[in-house]
Amino acid sequence: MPGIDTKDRIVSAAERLFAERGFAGTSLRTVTTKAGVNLAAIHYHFGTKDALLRAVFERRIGPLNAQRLERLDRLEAEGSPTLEAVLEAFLSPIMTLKRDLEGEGLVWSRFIGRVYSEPIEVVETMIREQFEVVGQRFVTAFGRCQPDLSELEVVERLQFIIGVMSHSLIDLNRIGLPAAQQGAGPETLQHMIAFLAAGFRAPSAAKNSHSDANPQPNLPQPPQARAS
Amino acid sequence: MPGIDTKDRIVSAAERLFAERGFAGTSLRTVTTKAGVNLAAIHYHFGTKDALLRAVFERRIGPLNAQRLERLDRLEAEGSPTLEAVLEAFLSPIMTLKRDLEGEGLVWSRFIGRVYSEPIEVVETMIREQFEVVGQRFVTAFGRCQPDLSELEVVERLQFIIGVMSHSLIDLNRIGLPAAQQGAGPETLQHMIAFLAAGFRAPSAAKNSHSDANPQPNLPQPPQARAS
DNA sequence: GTATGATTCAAGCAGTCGTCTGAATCAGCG
DNA sequence: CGCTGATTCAGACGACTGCTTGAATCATAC
Repeated sequence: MPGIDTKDRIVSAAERLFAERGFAGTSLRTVTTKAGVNLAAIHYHFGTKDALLRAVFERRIGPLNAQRLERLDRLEAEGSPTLEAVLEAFLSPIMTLKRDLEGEGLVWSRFIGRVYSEPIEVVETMIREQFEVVGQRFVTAFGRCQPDLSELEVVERLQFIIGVMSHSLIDLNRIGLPAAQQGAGPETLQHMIAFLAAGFRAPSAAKNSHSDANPQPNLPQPPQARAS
Repeated sequence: MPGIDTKDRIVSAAERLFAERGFAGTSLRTVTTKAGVNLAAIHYHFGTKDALLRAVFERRIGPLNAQRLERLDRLEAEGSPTLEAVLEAFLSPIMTLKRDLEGEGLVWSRFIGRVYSEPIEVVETMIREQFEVVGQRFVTAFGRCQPDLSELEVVERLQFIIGVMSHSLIDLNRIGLPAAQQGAGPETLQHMIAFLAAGFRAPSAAKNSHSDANPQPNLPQPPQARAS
């Protein structure tokens, strides 16, 4: 049965190439060459390049989000979880995946970090779909950890968390500084959690209406929006 | 003299299109169409597509980093600055640019957030070059605010900061949640600073060697990697 | 005026893109 | 054996890619 792993070989090759060169920068020919299959096999099994992207995305995102929810379920069953625990439930699955599978997880996580910021319509809808599953759950979980925050603030801070996460997934050691690479080791996750938990615990800006430590307390004019 | 603003029109059109569709996803023909110039004008003025990308990048990154350094200089002249002040010196210029220029700043910041994660060699070198200018300065500045951190930890946390920054620059309201868009208003910057300052002040993980608040102190088995 | 250097133009280069087609190959079943 | 349905194959389709060319156009200097 040659057909079975053909599909998987294509997806794996595409995953790696998308991670390295991005989606638009990868041609189907390089995918089929790397996978050792015929060009038409892609369209036979997937139909279109966008559909292949979707297949690459969905191969791992489903189990990953399931793992996130399972962890959150278990935590909430045991009582009201700590902020660190919720963060760990959110981040640990994807960071663990990153260093599993003999590099394949690393490849996928890079792929995710990459496409996460690519302006492809399919990606937009995919991420939106997937986030509907876990997003609201984690927003309420995070909100319960810090009840003085409005839901809007919780969402905003969750965006900060996602920013740190997705940036660390790409893990380009861009900065020319020594040892700037974000290791895939478990301590990186712990550092991330410590950093993000402390950040999340920052007092709500809504309460003490003005900031307390920065030079310009309020910018005088709302930067001329209309009718200048 | 038609030639003068032809160059600028090309750069502006490219900036907008790269921001919307990414670099690889944008053809020179769409750039020239949008700019209303001839196709050959790009190669006459810039030589190559990569060079155009570099021009788009450099048109604003220079003044931006200069502004960052100027703010930092002024802060350090006044004494040892607070963490919030250093964060503001680092983030404020780019976040301010984001809402200036009647949308052009927004476009550029999206462009930056976009290319920041694109695997283009030119981008890699450009960012590395630019970061050499400001990177070390801010690493030491941040380090002085939190002297118990090793330089490696400072760099790691600076990566977290960059993650939040670049993610907020793309500002796709990806999450299907209401009001998930990260406004360009000045309060977003204040929220970011508050969040990141609190995160940066988290105690060094090197001191209290194990984490103190998460369920699994050490992962028992490296989840079966090989020889299943 | 003519000459000059800088810019713009239409047209085309070779190459690659995603997608499609029709024939070849395969395993399993009668 | 022949038949069937699934899969793979080489090859090609038109469209698009970045890039180049040589002629046309422009403002300016002589």
